Amino acid sequence: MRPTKRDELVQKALTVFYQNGFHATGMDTLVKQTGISKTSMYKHFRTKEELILAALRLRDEKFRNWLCRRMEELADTPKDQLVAMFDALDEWFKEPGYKGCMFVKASSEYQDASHPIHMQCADHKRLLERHITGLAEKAGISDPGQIARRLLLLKEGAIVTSHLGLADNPAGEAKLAAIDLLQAAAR
Amino acid sequence: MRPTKRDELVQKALTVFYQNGFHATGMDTLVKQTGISKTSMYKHFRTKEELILAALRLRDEKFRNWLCRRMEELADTPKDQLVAMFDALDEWFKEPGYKGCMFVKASSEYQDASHPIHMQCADHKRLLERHITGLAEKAGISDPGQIARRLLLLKEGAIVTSHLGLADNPAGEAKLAAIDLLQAAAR
DNA sequence: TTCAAACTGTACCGATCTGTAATCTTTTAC
DNA sequence: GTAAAAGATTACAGATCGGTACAGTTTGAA
Repeated sequence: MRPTKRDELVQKALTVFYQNGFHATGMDTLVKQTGISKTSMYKHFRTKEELILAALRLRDEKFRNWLCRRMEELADTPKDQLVAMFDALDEWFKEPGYKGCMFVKASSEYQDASHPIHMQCADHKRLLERHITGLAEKAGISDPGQIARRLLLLKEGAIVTSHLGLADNPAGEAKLAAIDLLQAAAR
Repeated sequence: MRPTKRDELVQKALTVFYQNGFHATGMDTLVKQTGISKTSMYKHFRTKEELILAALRLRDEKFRNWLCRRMEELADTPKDQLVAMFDALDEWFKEPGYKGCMFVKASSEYQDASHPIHMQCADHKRLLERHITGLAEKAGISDPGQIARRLLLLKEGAIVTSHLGLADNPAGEAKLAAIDLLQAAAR
């Protein structure tokens, strides 16, 4: 059980898929970009789809970990952490090579709701919703599920908007809207 | 100037691209699904990309027309029309064959900001923002641009959320959030 | 009726797609 | 030191990709 080479493949494939898209990235491109032979790839994963699923699994883990940690670092109270989500998103949007949400893109290319890739994208979003709902509970908000879903609407909107380059500061605007929504929920 | 056959092609191609995706839809599939010969296609459009651009152009026109008209039908005052946008979205989400926003999907497959397809997707969103901002002006809101962008964040979030099947009623939840945001803006 | 434009069908091009086979080299474990 | 596992290389299969060539058919207007 030496997972290093396999993990290296998944990590590098993740980057290429994120930058290039899924259908647009062929296995030969992957060989070139990762330096890993096609034979090895197909020993670890029986199909391209399985490799994509593994890449999405890694992305889910890394992204959720990063976002949750960053929210904790940026604020102390649960309520402030909810607001700080948009500060974290702003940092993400400004990263070089930012290309939107990997799961939105994957579910755009594999649209059928019964497709494994589509389902895994939905899982990612659900796990995030659970965490945000938990924070809203700790913040003592009366309907934590509702405020969590509202904040996540703003989050998804900000991601799409920033990827399309439609606003100067979508994360900042979403943050101000989130503050207003939190205030409205407290009344 | 007989646009019938060409328009028929664009209309049918639009449907296939929307349901199947862009890279995933080959020209041979298009021949089968539209009943139009490949020769004719390539007489009207020099490349697949040009056909996609024409399909997106049609989609932009049809969708914006539909949404703006529906908002007017569903409410009388400009402010109520802004809220009614989410009722219209709800109708859209419930249509059979609903598969999310065509422009989000197109910009997900053609990610580069300088790509013509990506740029046309951004144009669509900008035209919509202009209209919503105009409505917010008519409603007498002090910062119409801000409220328009906030409502559109909710809209994009609701579209993504509904496509992924994450909530029972994303349009309804976005609508309630929009009402709170409008109230906060009036204070 | 005639003639040109528009359209169809079919066959094809070279490139690329996912995935496999066979052979050779490197790494790892005992 | 040696056997076995893992990886690299190359070539290739069969299908599909975007796009073209060419000959035949339908359509519409004068």
